[in-house]
Amino acid sequence: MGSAERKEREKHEMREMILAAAKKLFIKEGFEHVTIRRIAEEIEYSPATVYLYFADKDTILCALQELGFRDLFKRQQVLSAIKNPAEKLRACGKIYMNFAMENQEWYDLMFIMRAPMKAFESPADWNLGKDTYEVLQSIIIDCIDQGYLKAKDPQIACFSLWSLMHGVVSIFIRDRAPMIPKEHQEQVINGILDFTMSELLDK
Amino acid sequence: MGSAERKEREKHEMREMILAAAKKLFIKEGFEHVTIRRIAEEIEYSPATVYLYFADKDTILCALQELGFRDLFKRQQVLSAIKNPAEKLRACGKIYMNFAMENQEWYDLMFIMRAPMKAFESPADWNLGKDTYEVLQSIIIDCIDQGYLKAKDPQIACFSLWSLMHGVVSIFIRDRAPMIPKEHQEQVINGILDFTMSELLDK
DNA sequence: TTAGTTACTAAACGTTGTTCACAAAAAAGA
DNA sequence: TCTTTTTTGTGAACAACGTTTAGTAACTAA
Repeated sequence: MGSAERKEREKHEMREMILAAAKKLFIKEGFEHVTIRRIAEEIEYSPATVYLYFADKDTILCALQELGFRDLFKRQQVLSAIKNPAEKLRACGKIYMNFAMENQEWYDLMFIMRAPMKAFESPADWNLGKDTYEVLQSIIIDCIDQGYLKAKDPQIACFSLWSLMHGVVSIFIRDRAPMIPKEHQEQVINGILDFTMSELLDK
Repeated sequence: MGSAERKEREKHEMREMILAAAKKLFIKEGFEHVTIRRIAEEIEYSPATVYLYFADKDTILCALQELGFRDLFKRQQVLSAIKNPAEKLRACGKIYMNFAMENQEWYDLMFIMRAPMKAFESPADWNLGKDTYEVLQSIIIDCIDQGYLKAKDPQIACFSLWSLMHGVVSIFIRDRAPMIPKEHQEQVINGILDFTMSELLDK
């Protein structure tokens, strides 16, 4: 009877193996090489076995997405060392866009790709992104409270700034800015941060 | 010998047929139903025939993309009736985001999807998007010249505003904003326009 | 009429994600 | 211990996809 919990442990370990294989393929060979067959090959089981532990491919991608959110959230932690809300806001934007440009495929998976979202049953499963979003949210509220930002609606301000950052990096990642050569992308990102901060903030 | 030009005309007509079929499928059944096999079925030829007129699927999608850019550019024409640059800027943003939200799959094809970009040989083939981008560009220059906007670099200002608009709609289109229910999306878009205009413009 | 070019297609290739009938192994019950 | 049941894993297949190739049919030119 006590074997029930061992079974569950083994099941969990197998799931971890599959995710580890998927992650390895994702990092080493890129998204398009993350196929059920390659994952199966990697863990030395048959493709059909994968389906005993995950409903479908999207569910696996969804789990990978979670790892990305954890990484991003981790990077945001350094923000707590910055006291000035305006500086903090700038640093937050910088961290976000750096993450995106340094891990373009992860960012793509997290914020652009269709696939992993199909696995989202309800908006309740948003705990991942929620944490990272709330970091920005609280910074903006601080900015408003301390008079750096004169926005009426903090929610709109927050969503606007997120949209701006997402817009920039997703245009680059999906190659929609031929007017900006690759080697200038980073300085454009800095230029946009400067522009936003100087146009937006009062002090 | 005079049949040479007839041949070419027939070749052109066939290409048009294929594009028309692709467009029809795209509009009526959505992107994922635009397959070479379905296109072939639609024009009553075999799949292999399609490859006599187009190098690959991406080239076809690229041509569809062009139609989208034409539509967007056409919508922008009403802007010439607006004289005040600030009003014009707002209207431009509204037109852009309305286009995106009303034709989500077209917008996706134009600005998000990976596929059609692979067919772009060189950044020189950007004439399509260039026209629509220059509309925004000239409005912003007018805003700066007439003192509505105090940006140092118009290029950065232009790219920032495009990024903002693209960011908003692409977050919605790719379902990354579970904190905003679908029925609120339009008012958020208006809120962002208000926020941007009031924070950015001086008069 | 014949030789040569062009237009077209059936069939196949190599991929996907996914399912299912079945075998092997492990666990539970007698 | 022997038998029954449940779990765990797989080979083979299905239905799609984009694409290629070998070969046929039709038109063109001499």
